[in-house]
Amino acid sequence: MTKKSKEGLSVKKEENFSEWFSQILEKAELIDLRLNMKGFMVFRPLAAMTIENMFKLFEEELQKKSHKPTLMPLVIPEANLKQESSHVKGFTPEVFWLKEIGKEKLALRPTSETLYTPMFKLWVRSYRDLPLKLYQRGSVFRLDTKATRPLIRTREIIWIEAHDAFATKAEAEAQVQEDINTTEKIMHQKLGIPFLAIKRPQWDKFPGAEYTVGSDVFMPDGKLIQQPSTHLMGQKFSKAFEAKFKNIKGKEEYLWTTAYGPAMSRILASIISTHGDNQGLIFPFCIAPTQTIIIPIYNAQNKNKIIKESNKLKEELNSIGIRTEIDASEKRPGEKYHYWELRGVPFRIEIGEKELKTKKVTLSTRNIKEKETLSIKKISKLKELGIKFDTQLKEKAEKFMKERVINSKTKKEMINVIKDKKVARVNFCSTDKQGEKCAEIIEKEINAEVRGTLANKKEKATGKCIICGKPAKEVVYVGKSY
RNA sequence: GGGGCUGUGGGCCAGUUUGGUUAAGCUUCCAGGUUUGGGACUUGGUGACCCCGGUUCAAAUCCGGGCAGCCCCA
Repeated sequence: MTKKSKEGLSVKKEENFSEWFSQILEKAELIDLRLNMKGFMVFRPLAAMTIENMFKLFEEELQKKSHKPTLMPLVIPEANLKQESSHVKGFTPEVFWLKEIGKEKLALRPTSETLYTPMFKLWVRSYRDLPLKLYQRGSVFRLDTKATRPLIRTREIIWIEAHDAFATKAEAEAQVQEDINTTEKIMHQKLGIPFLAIKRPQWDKFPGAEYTVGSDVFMPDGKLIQQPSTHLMGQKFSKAFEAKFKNIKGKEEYLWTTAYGPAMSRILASIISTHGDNQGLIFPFCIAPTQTIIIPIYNAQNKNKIIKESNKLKEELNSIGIRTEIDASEKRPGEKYHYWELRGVPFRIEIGEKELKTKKVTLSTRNIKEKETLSIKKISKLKELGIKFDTQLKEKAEKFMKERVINSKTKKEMINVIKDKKVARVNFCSTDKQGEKCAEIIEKEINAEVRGTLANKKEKATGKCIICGKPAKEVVYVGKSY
């Protein structure tokens, strides 16, 4: 059963996560790094199809929440990019510049506020045009100076960015909460990745934002990875671009804007590492490119008959919306099992002589070991089983996260929590400027980060700051991160 | 940001210390045969020294630079 494989994974997830992650990317044929460009990669069909399915989930949800799609240029004129001062400071060191064209240099867009805001200025005249909620899917480019890692830290980010404009600050802040809800609905409820919605400290916000809310997700090695973030831009960009509207009294005001950015490539990294096991990938049923694989088991005599039955079953499953394929290759069944398990297919159906006689197929579910039988008549039950499958993945991930957030009352306790590869929940002086020094101490001494405060729930601090001893204003989460 | 290690067929790797014959092995792949209920066996075949420059009669091997990857520290 656990015979050492030739093409399977040669390390265990819990023993050497980073090697496990590299192997799974290559061996499951998700991505290929052999174009040898730092920070860039080739997405192979399995990854591309999964990402496409994730795009659909997010876009459907955004559209439900009144967003409309747009497509913006891949390039930004230098003048636009430099319009908002803190944005310039934050992003220009990371810009890929294109050769001067005419008078102007062009940047490969690192994010698109400086494309959307000038268009808001043209599209919005009065409060009646608001709110304006737009998004695009596509790539942005950031010349990351740190070490890059496949899917996790890349120079090309494949994502959706939503850019919204409102008449009031209250509506913009409500949008930030709506974005958190979108992350909850898709990333957590659908894809089974739980997260902490965390308002970042002032020193760690998006360049140009009033504040930033990130979603922190646990990796198996205990480090946090930031998943979709949402930003209250306030009036910073609208002021920089003179994007105004007339209010109900006819008076001109600046727009209030927000931005939300779920990165598909990064979320894929979390899906792989959260759900995967030592056999390989486990994709949630809702996004698995192949949801069910049929393995016909035959010999020279009964081959035609069994393939025919397999095809019939495949047609039936496809007709009820279950993405199904048949592996009719000449490999032996055992090899096929390993192959499709490595690639994360939720359900496997075996059909051979036995199944034809009993009119029941053998069903194997990717996340459990026992096989069961399922009457061919009741094959549509797979739909419910798929939902159950996703629920199981989600619950397992939730348990993992819950066990990893630990209250710490003293600095010593916090140090131990971090050493134990967990996240410490501590009382802290402040996430405004005054607290930055305490955060720097934590970073220097413990090599961990103050991630921020919960954004969707008020937590009352008690007692003193864990570092400086001044009265604590906030409860913050401290952990290592990618 | 600082330091270290590595780069050989599609994948894993031997050979590099001490430069010298036809660059070995496993796996994949291709063709044939026997097989097919948890990674089959067999015969034959294809396929490689990261890039640029230097040293030398001679470079996978030594030197410099580039590119890429991995690890450790901040």
